[in-house]
Amino acid sequence: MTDASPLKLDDFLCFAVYSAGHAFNRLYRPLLDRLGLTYPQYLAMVALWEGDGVTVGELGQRLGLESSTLTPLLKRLEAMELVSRARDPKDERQVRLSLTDKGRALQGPACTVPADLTAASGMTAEEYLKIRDGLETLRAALARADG
Amino acid sequence: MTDASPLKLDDFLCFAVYSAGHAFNRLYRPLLDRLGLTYPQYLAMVALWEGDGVTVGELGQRLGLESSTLTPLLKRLEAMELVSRARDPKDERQVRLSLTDKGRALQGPACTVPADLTAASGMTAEEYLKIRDGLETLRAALARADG
DNA sequence: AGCAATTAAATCGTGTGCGATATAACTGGC
DNA sequence: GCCAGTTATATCGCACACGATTTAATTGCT
Repeated sequence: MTDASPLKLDDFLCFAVYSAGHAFNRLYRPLLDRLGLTYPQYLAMVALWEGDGVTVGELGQRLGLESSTLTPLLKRLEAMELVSRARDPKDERQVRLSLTDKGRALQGPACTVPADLTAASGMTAEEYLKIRDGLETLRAALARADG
Repeated sequence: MTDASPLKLDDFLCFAVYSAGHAFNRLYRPLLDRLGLTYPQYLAMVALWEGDGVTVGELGQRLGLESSTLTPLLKRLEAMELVSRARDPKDERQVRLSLTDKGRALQGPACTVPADLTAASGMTAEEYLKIRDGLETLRAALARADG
């Protein structure tokens, strides 16, 4: 053995996840630039297109983000007039999120993005699903270990 | 169909990668706190334990990071006296990175971290490898689409 | 040799991310 | 009804992460 290092970067599953995340980010960026969104903003919009009227906490749970990350992000979406934020009258601690007309209108142009991207990657639907399900298993295992 | 949204967050491979990355981060944090390193700093150290004397650019290529990210990170590692940075006399544009004795000494305590983590996740080596290889395929496909 | 083009790091501005803390609103026990 | 404890966001400080730009060094063309 010429290499004495017991830690090899390429053996790390965490590094594979980390690198794939960067690769997605780089590929998404030019497509999202046209929508005027960043990658996390895009994911937040996707979650809201699935169903708005949720609280900041519920959206955070969905996306796996803290209020310290979401609050500034949502304020930017509000400044862009895509989302509106309002205290819930039933419980003034909570802030409920709704899509504006402009926010809803963005869903059309945004629809083609994931298909464009998977097409560009040249991966088959089968490969795609296998990796996605593997990652979901992984995420669940890590979350269990954390809990 | 009761759901009209054509974009479902859970269908997104990119979201699965994004979430798994967060999950790793959360699980690594308490283990790395003991070493005084952040997660990206840890990956940089792993790369340097594999072989130091490389330039900032070479390390960036290995990790998939730009100099604008690496330079401040490396300055922090230098401030912790784990790494030293020196202009290459053969080409003064380049900065070569070497581990200090303290940096090399950290490899011992760091060794157990990945094993601790995979053990905690409760995943088998087989599952682990399957996901890692799938991700590497994915990363390569995305990089090809980007290039 | 001399100057334009290229290359390697560093710097700057913006936008995540998180832990710790603060603030404001609700809930329970009495 | 009041006060202690809890809960939901927001704020703050720090550390990535990148694109655009800058600075300094090298290369290449003539």
